Amino acid sequence: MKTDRKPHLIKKLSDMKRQRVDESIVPGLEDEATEVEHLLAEPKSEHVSVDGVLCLGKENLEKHLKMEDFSCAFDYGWKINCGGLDSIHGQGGDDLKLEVLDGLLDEVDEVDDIHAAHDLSGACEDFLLDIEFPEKFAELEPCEGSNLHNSSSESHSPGFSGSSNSAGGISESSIAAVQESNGRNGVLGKMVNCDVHQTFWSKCGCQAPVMDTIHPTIENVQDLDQSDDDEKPLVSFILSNKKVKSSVKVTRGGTLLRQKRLRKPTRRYIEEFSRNSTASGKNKRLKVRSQELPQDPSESRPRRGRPRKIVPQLELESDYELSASESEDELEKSKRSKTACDRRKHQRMWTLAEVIKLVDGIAQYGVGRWTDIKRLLFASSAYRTPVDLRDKWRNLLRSSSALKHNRREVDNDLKHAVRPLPKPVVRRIRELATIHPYPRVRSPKISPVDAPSSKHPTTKGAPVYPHARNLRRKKCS
DNA sequence: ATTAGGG
DNA sequence: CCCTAAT
Repeated sequence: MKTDRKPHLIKKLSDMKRQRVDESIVPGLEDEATEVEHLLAEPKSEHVSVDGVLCLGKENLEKHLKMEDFSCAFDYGWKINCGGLDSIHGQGGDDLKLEVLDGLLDEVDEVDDIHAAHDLSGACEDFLLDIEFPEKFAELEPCEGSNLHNSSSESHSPGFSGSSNSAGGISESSIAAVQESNGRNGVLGKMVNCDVHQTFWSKCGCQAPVMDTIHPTIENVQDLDQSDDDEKPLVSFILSNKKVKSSVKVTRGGTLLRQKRLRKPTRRYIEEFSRNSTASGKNKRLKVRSQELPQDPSESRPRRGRPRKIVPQLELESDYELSASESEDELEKSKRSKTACDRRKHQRMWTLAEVIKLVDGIAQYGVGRWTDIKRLLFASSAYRTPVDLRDKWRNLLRSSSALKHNRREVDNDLKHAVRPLPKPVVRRIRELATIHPYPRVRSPKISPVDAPSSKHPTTKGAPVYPHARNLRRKKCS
């Protein structure tokens, strides 16, 4: 996994110089963005908690940011930061390091910019990022983090010595961080994360990415860009909600960041988001981009077997199935976003519901008509190409029945399976297997266990598909 | 464009 | 999952 991730990262890094920084952050945030939006959409008890937590931060802030507080908070942050970096190095971040240096050269102006605007921004961001993405983006963040960090250390000692104005920012951030780490609530954590990000970015004068992420609308982004200090329409909600606004102002007043770095969204972002919105809205077609960069996992993978006119198919799906699959999609999405953010190339776990659906489809249409099954039963899931269905079926056969010498082995396998299939499902699969010998049956019947021989258990409409058997016969002979 | 098989 | 060959 880790090793797998590296190549992507490296490629990305080399491909884009400046964009790299932003890119590396956004993909991950996207996932959270949805959640945040949910939260925003329907304020619930979470909000209360969030508010409470953040109020603490505010209070601290308003306490004039005493030096003690500040230093304490900072220490905390710093520690975390170091830890993060260390871990990175441990994972063979040498390559990353190189890349970072390489990129640094090309980004001197950028660095200077940030630097000038805010000497502390580097360190600030550094630990901030580390805190926020302890695991998921450990590989990515360090790049940016170290990069900026270097920049900050270039001129001033890594210390936070000469930055009085940034004290506010730091203390605030670290407070938030602390609270986040304290709060075990995932949702809350995410909220805080976003918030922190937001704050930080505004400090650094490059809020675009984050905003973008949170509110995938171009207008929003622009709004944000235009009004640096003013609360932005949507984000303002977050900010005001958490009273972080004040901190932002402090920072800003102190340093006067240059909001002139409008290099933010990058058409890539716009594209990305337009595409994403399209994708999430309806898993329809989205050809916007080739598959070069690490794609957003939550969206469908274009791939070759693209079914052409699946649009009207939705109606064919019974609502039961439709809803099921849709909710599945969501589940999968969130699941993936939480777990596999990097190897996200492909791989979508098959849920039990999906498996059942697949089995149903096979029962109805027979083996081999995967496009049909896909269109009828999996129309709502843009991923899951017919080939995928076939593969899955193959795997199901392999795991649940066929080619097992005796029931013992099968049972054992089923038991030891990581994600054991419910017996009924297994049974069905076996039944189907007896009549649809997919992987090819060289020797007679597959399941020596419960092959009822003459009985065609296909209650759901006989296999309208004789080809499979014929083909098999042919091949066998 | 789909499917079967193999990796 | 991905890729390729065969339909």
